[in-house]
Amino acid sequence: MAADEFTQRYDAALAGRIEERWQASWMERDLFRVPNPGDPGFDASKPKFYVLDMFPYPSGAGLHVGHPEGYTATDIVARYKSAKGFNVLHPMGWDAFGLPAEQYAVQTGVHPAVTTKSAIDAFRRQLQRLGFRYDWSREFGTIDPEYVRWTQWIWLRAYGSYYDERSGRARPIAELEAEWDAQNPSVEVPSSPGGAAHSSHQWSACAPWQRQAALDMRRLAYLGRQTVNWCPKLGTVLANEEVIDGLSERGGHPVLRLPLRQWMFRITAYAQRLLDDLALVEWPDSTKTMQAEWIGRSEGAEIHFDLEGFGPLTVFTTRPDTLFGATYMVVAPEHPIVAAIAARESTGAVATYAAWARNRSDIDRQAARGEKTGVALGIFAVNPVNGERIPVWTADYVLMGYGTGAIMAVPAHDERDFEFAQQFSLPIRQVVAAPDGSAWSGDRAMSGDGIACNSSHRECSLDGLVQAEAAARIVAWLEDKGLGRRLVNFKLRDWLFSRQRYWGEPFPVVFDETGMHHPVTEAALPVTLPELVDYAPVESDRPVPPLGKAHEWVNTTAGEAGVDSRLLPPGAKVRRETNTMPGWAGSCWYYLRYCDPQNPSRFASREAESYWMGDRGVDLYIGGSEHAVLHLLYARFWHKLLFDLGEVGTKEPFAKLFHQGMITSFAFERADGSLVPSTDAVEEAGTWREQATGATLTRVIAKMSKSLKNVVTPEEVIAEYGADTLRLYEMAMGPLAESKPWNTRDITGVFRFLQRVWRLALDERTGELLLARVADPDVERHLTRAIHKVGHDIERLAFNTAISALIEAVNAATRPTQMKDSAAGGFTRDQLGRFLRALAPFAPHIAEELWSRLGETQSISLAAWPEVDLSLLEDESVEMPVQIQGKVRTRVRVPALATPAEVERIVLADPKVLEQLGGREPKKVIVVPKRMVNLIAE
RNA sequence: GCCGGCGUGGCGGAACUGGCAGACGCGAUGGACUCAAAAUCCAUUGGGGCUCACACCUCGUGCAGGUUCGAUUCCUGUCGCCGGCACCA
Repeated sequence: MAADEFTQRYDAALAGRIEERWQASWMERDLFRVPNPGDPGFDASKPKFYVLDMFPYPSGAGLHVGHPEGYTATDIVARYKSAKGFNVLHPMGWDAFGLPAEQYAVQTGVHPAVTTKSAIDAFRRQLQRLGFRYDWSREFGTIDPEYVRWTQWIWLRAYGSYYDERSGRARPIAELEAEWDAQNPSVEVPSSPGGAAHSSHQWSACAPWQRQAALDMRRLAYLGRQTVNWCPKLGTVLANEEVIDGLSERGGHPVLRLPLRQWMFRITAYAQRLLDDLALVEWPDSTKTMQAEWIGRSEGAEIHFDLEGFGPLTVFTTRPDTLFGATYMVVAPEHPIVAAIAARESTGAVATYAAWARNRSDIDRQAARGEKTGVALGIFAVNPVNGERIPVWTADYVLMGYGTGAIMAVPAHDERDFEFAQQFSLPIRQVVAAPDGSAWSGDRAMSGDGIACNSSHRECSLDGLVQAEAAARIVAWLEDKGLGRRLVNFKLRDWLFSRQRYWGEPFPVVFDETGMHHPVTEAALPVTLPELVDYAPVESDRPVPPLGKAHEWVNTTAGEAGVDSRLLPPGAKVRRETNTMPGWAGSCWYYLRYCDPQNPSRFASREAESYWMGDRGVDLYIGGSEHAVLHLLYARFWHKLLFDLGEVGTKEPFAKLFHQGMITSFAFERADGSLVPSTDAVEEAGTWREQATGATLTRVIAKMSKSLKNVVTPEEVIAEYGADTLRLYEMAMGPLAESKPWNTRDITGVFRFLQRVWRLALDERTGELLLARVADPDVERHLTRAIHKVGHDIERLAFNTAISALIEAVNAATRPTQMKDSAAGGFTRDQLGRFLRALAPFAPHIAEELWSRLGETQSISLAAWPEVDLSLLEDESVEMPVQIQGKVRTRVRVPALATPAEVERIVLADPKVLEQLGGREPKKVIVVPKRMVNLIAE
């Protein structure tokens, strides 16, 4: 039999032809374009479904097989929901500002826009080859000027707002300014421009720069001071993990920790709402927990101690009940009091320690955790509750960024304080007794709950109270005396939003000659990046962002920059902000732009936004768990800000979130632990050997990486099997949420399944349809069950078991090779049509092809989901396992609708059961309808 | 250290709310078809035992206990792997 007889065999070449043809056809017919309310063709009677992928950063390396995993999952859901009668919004776009393109530009001088564009084109081509039903008419990149316009606009809205604690929401800062104009309050302002020291002034008596500073202290986007890791040699700010022992990880250059004026977001104002509203969303518990821990709410009290010679020193503590046990205090090395002491001491010990501690990176501090360092400041504080004088120390285990940067140390009941006290021989006083009354051993801190002891004086006694009661009583006493108050603290810090980079959104703000900042008007947006010849960082002791090199762009006039003439005369000289926004900016709101991506007058029309976002936001959002905290928290923050300002209608952006697992790959290790490229490993009789040497290898599971030579690309797989097989394999591998290893060998399973589907429908030699004339009841039952299960499984994102069900249906219908009579076995026309509609979300091309060969003229992606006759799901009788003494001994067939009593009667009459019972009387009979019977005998 | 998740055949995995462990796929073995091979189709495939018999017995979901008529599922302890956080007062 000649091979070319099988001209209609479903092989990689045919799959490829089918796929590319349908992809072109879908595109040509604009099949996946979804109209907005008001557009022609919009059907308002349908419910909406918004299913979103975390959009990719298009790198030059292109896609690997991990990328399409989540995209395939959302595509299946999108196709299914569409078939179920929803208006489905399923868009794709590009997170396109970022460091790799900038670094490439530094090396080659090629503008990042050029490399980014080609990377986007490659990504789009690769994604389109997988047949996703994205509405490509909604595509955009975060670098598009029209998108940047609205990113800058949102930033301006934050800049122009403050958080009103009384109403618990953001409001225009102009309202606060008007209020201050009317009431002329006393405000805290710096004594000199940019200075750190503050003093109180009447609002009306403030100079303009002081007014601006006072308002900056309330703005949601504000200019703040943040200590950064500046590397003069590299000319860049480094993340903590890029600094090792005070040197840059890259190059080993010295790194300075210095304070920098940077744009910040007052995300801390939203801490409580970001925490509370986690209850509104359907997200993985692990992700909610991570966000909650990141926000880090803790309840406690602030307590004012009197520092002899310096006035009050306020601390935050979660254990006010242990106040009587405070035997010393500690302030962070960066605390202002430390600098004051250092300035007047004679030995220099404090100054030396503070300088040493300041230049230790956060990472170094963490690495040396446990070994406590510190010096005594030589001054004393007075414990407000008992008037006791206790020494004040500075130590780097106290962090300036949390609470007030100062603590009261209670070594008996805090592990860190205990270690420190032991190291420096400071007194330790027990003020909490174990709940069971046992004595404290004193060899480690007792930090748990207990009964207060040694905690009383004339006015206030905590002795005998449990922690919560003791805390409440002491706080009440402190509040009464004006010595402290109840306080909730958060770990969450304000968000540093400036980057000393080129390839990011410019800030729409300029500085006048006095150093005051002024916003660019909305009409002048977007502020676009200037062209640069040289993108390299500037080597300097003082941070100079790359944009500083664009002198003409930076130094301009208020009119040129688009500043409102009521703020500055058009001819006034101004300097543009040279920092840019971080990569997060574009990803904070892209899901909103998809609702109405071409809108020239608003980020999205109110109508489109309220239709697609609905009551709860994006209906399904799928992406990696690596974004569990930052991206998702930042996006929620922007969304809440927009909600407060009346720009969006939902409290939360993403109703349901799901993280796909990572696709790993096998890697091969020699006995000495060195790695061998996967391509050089061969399997012989169950063991793996290196092809060249024959040495035994150990197979391990690892991330895909170039160095391990275990990267698999979609192209390779498509070339060998086609896109439908790739999609199907990725979904069949296992649960979407789990990480799972790519196993090239297993792909053949789903490929063979598609071949069987193909053969079931038509003759491989002639291409003629092969349809059963009458429906086999057994096949019908399998098919009905499969369709029912597939729908159910897609709803719960269990694609692997949905595919199993499809395979079972096909296996039930598959006719033996020899059976040439198409009347026996196989699907009828109607059955095949229903099967294809259930297959289409997973393998849309082959489903479309066979659908059209059935004579259908409309695309299968416009067809409705097949109805299921639920009565066929139930058999008339069911086989129930019978357990005797908890072990399955036999099975008995009973009518499906039999009552438990009837089942019991049938079972007890069964000869096999009687034999097993051996004459014993069942003491108890448990019948679980349709499940099983359990007989308990003596 | 703390928090979360996961441990099931040779391999990937299935088992809805505590009710027949191993669906489906890979691999393997045997068979049909073929001159032969590939492809395809059929059958078998957790370990052990027993048998003429796929009648049956027994062990088995990381390990050790517990709750229950019944546990992969719930509880306690423990080991291993993965992810996150990490001096946050």
